[in-house]
Parts: sequence; C-alpha cells; structure tokens
Amino acid sequence: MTRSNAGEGVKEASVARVSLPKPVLQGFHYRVPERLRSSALPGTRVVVPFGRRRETGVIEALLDPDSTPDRKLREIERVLDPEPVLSAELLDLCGWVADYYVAPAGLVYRAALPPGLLGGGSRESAGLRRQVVRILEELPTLTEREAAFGRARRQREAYETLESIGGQAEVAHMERRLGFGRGILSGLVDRGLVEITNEIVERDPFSDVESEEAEVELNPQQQHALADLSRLTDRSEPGVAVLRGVTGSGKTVVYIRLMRHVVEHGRGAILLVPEISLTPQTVARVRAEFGDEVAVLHSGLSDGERQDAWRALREGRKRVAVGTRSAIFAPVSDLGVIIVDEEHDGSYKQGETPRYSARSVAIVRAERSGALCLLGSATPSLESWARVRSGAWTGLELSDRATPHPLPQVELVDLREEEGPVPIVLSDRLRKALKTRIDRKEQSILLLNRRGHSTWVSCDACSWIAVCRSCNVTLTWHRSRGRLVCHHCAYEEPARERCPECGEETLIYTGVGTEQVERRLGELFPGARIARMDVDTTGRKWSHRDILDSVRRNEVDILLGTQMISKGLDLPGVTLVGVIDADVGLNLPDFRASERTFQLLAQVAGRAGRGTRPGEVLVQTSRPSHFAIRSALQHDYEGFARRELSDREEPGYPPHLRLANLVISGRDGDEVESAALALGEWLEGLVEARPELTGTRLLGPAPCPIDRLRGRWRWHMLIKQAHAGRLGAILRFAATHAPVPGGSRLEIDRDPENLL
DNA sequence: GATGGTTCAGCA
DNA sequence: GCTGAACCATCC
Repeated sequence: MTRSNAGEGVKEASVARVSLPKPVLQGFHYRVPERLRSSALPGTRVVVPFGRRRETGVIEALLDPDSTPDRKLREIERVLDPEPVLSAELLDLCGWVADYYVAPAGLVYRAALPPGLLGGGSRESAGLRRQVVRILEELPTLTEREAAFGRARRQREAYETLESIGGQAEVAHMERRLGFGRGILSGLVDRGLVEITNEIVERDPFSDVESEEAEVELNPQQQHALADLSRLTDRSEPGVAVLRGVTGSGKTVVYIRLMRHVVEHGRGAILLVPEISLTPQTVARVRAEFGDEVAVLHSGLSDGERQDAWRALREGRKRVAVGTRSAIFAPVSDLGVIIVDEEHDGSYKQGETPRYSARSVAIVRAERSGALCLLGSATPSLESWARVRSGAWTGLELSDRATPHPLPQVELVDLREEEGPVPIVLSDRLRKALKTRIDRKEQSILLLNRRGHSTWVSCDACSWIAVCRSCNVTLTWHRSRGRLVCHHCAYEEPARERCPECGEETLIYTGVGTEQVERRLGELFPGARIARMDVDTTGRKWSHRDILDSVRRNEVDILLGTQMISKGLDLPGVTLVGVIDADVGLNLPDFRASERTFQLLAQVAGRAGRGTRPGEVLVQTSRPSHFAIRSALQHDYEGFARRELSDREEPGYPPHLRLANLVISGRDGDEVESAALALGEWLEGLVEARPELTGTRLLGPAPCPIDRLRGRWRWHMLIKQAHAGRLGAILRFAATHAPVPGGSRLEIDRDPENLL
C-alpha cells in the first residue's frame, strides 16, 4: 500500500497520483503544494487543473517526488474533503476492481461513491427529483459574452434561451423541448455560468414500510444454518458460504439473525439484494429488525438522502447497509458479514464500465476484511456451486419450506400437442386452471418473459420486417401506445396500417408478449381483475409497490408479468403459477441459456403455495424433454447442476474456465469488421509469442449476436483461460497495446453475464 | 471524455 | 492560400 505522510518527512510526499472519472486507464501526477500537505491524503477528492479546465479526482496515492515521472507537474488546487471519502480499505478494494476488470480507476471511484460526489451530474432516477438549471452569472455586455463563449455557439444559444425564459428551467425541458443536450448544459456548468441542482425530493418511500416482523421461531434447519454461519463469522478467516434454500424456506430470517449476531459483536454488515423495488419485503424485514441502525441505499433516494445514508455509515452511526449492486462499496467499517441475496441474479453485474460483479467484489471485500461472505439462493450460480463441490467454500442447505406446504406440483403442457391454427397462448389446461382459481377466489401468477403485444411485425405480401433504425433487432408492437418500439434503444415509430414497402394491408403480427396476453385474458375471463407488471406498467416510481400491494390486498385475480414477478415475492394468496412460454430464453445464443431458464422456472414456481393452501405450477413448453425444464419440473437443482456442469466442460465455459468478452464497435460496419479481424490476429500473435500464456483459447472474432446496437456495428471475441491471473495479464496488455483504429472502440467485459 | 493540433479536401 | 471537417494524441 501507499504511504501516508504521517507528519514526518513533509518533503517526500509532495506528489500525488490522482484518478479522474474519465475513460483513461492511467492516473495523473500532481504536485501537492505546501499548504495542502496535511489535508491531501489518499482517498480525498481534489480539484486539479486538467488541460485548460479543472476536474475533480481522487488521490490514489502519495509518492516520493524522485520516483515520479520526469516532467513538470501541475499543482493540486483544492482539497474537497476534510477527511478521505474513501477509506484505505475501500481505496484498496476499488484498486482491485480497476485492476481485475481492466477499468479506469476514476470510474470505479465514481461507482463506489454516492452519486454527485465525483463527476458532478447524478444519474436521473425517474421523477423522484427534477433537475433544474439556473443562471449563476449575468453577462450584461456583448464583449463579456464574446469572451465567455468564444466559439461555443450552442452553449451561447442555450444560455440566451435560458435567459429569455426567466433564467431558470428544468433540465428535461431544455433537453427535450428545446433541444439543448446534457453536454451543452454541463459545458455551461463548467464555465461557471449556470448551476444544475436537484429539486423536490419525495419522502423516502421505504420509511413508512410497516414493521411487520413478529418474532419468528426458526425451524431446526434454519437454526442449524444460523449456528454454522455464526460460528464462521467468529473465525478470523471465515471464507465464503453458500446457502442453498428452496423457495419459501426462510433464508431472510437467517440473514437477519446472522446480521444481528454480527452487530451484537460490534461489527458491521452489508446485505445486497438484486433490485430493491422488487424486494420491498426483504427491506421491510431488515428495517423492522434494525430500525435506525440500518441504512437503505436505493436508487429512489435523492442525492442528498443517499449522501446522508452514506455518511451515517462512514461515521459509524449506522452499522448495517442494505442495497443493490453499488452498496457493495458502502463505507461500513469492521465488517463481520456480507450477504448476497439471490446471488445468481444477473443484475449484480454492471452492464457498463466499470463492468464489475458485486458478487465477486463481495467475495474479495469480505476476504480482505476478515468477514464472512454469504451467498444465498434457491438456485445458486454454477460458479458458486462448483466451489462448494470442490470444498473451497462452505455449503449449507435449507430443504424444507417454512410454509405449511411442500414445494408445489409442477406440470408440463406440451405446446406441440395443442391444436389450433395460430400458436397457443393459453392452453386448455392452463385456461381451466385459471378458471378454477377465479371461481375459488384464489390468485394466479402468469409469467411471460416478453413485453409488448407482438414481437415481430412483417408483411405477408413482400419481405418487409419492422426493424430498428439503429439496432439489428425487430421492433415490438405496443398496441396500447400504437407504436413500434425497439427494446434495445430509444427508437420508436408509429404503428402502421399498411406495409411501408409494398403499400398493402398485409401486415402480420407474431410473437406473443404480455400486452397481448392481458387482452386475451380480459376476453376469456371478463369479470376477472387482471394486473400486468412489466417495464411498461411500472414506469412510475413506486408502481411496483402499488401493484404488489393491490395483489396482497386481494384486489387482483391474475398477476401477469415478465421476470420481475419471479423474484422474491411472497404472495400468500397465490395458488397457481402459469408459465406461458418456457422456451423464450432457451434458444438464445448464450452459454447461460439453460441455466437462466432453469433459474427462472424454479424461482417463479416458488411463488405458488406460500400461504395456507397448496400451490400448482403449469409450464407451457415446446421442448418438454429439455433437461433445464425437466429439472425445474422435479425441483431438482443438483441434477440440473450436474448435467449443466458437464455440458460446459467441452466447449470450455465457466466455471471450468475464466471468460472475457472483447467487443469492438463503431459506426462503420466494414471498419469494425477489419478492426475485429486485426485484433484477432494480434491476440493470436500475442498468445503464441508468450509461453506463459499457454492454455489460452481464443474464439472469434465474429459478429455479436446483436451485431448492431444503438447505431454501432459490433464484433466480439472470447478469451478463455483457466488461470485468472493470466487472463488478467492478457486483458491489461490488450487494453493498452491492442491495435484499435480511431472510429472503433474496444470494450472488455470480464466474467461476462451476457454475450449478446 | 474533452481539447487542441494536424492534415487534407474543396474552393477561390 | 484559406477554411472547415475529420482524425488523433494527449491531458499530469
């Protein structure tokens, strides 16, 4: 680690390495002026001159002047924090993330800090706050204006427009109605002419969640698991434990008791959940147990609230953090346990730089701070499972349901046997089952992992297909909106009556989505109360909660939705779960297709029969003999895992090998292709030339499954290596030396969750 | 990511 | 010889 200049030797620590939140891998060196020597410590934010502007960065390390690059250094201008915002522990952890994922350190720090602390602008979180831009400095004379703007024409226009509408406007208004993008506005911010602030903050939507948790008696299995886990946390090197608990087995109670144990011993705890709006019950129970001791970090908070929660942890006023992915960086000191709930969930992997997996970071952080890392799931990832089987990690199991009923009966409906001129949406079997529930006043859940009305619109007369303007994917017809929508970018267009190609009224709509199912249900069961839950119906802030609350209040007979209804919900009135098309994810060109299908089916099946009445599950499929579906049918996790592990051995996929996906993209398709081919040759040369890289397997280059996205053509190649260190070495070398022509961009995704 | 310097086509 | 756009290295 770096030295912090503890009082003595003022002259040796007069240079700082600073990381800026920019997509550059290296740090930059600055001189620490005499007056800042005592406050410019590693982990503090500083303002530095960069080019002709100033930037906020984080001091990564203090260095001896003689060991720093031979060039004239500029000076740190200002130290923003009286105390480091990143502790030595977190600085170190971020360093690991930057190194392992080959990500710019500054971007890692930004991901680790509450929004707003680094790199100004916070991400928008729909509607909870509105951002307002306001003029700070008047420019009365023309000469002042010339001087202030120079050649920045658009900025000047934006400034003058703002002036003419009263000096203040909503950022969204400037962007959408007036066409002044975020970039232009932040340019004005940088010139110090305007400021952007967040206004109107609603109350914390979780603050009034009721404390429903009564003291629960643990069953023998839970007691056992808790005792084992508690014992582990008392060790100096507790390692990683995987708690496999069937749906409804009561993992959350175990988490809570374990955290209680840790807190009582004066240590802290972090609980990660996949998506907080979908796990209100988990959050509520933690709140009920820990009250003011817990900080809930979720995207619904305003910047201010998030910073408050963060500070409370930093100062030790709170010892327990609950949150999504980025909460793995919560400043909890003296950690006793880090729990990753639903550890198999793909949302723990960030989809953009830094492409870290919160699960992996959790494991590293726990190890480095002597804490236990507990991974919980009904369907652990194969990566985790393999480690348990090899004996490297501790495995624990909850096989009994805490509810009065065993796991529900799962039955397959073979769609190939169903007759009809059009594809079957609701088989007779499923229809009857739904009818029975409605008659009995019981509730049903229907899963279809495709939103919209029809996912494929084409012309019967000519060959026209509705595709996105900037992505190589079909547009989905959203009937209620009357529009054709791309599910990968923002593009949409009005729905049409006639084929735009041949002009005939011959458009056909195939590929059933949730919106269409909702209509069909309405026709089939006229009196039934149907709720649809997918991205389109949960746009408003707390609509998730509203929908689920109404289900819980028994105001809904059928809850229909995408995979967001499969996760962690505890809806005791549900006795039927129907899967409309189990094959949706099975045919994706991704080595995790089977695993995801199995997990989804197992999770959604677990929603049935959690109350006093037993549950039933119906799965419609055209591939009833597929082992992922068969295993889900029998609730046979181990059988599935065994088969899938052996299937992955030969093509060589995780967990047998480490994987990285290199994606090269750009606007010009031919250019990207030749860049990808060149990169492939370069990598082959590299691997051949270096004996220490033996055992590296290269796959591709080939066009990505979605070969055009947001206007960029995409090629990719896979690197496989059994040895994590070697893979890291290759990736770091490639990131800095690989030939990437201008116009193309290389992105490195280590341990990819998604190969599309 | 942003900037500023370099290069070069297009034009007088 | 001038201008603007495209390209690319550099920013400490």
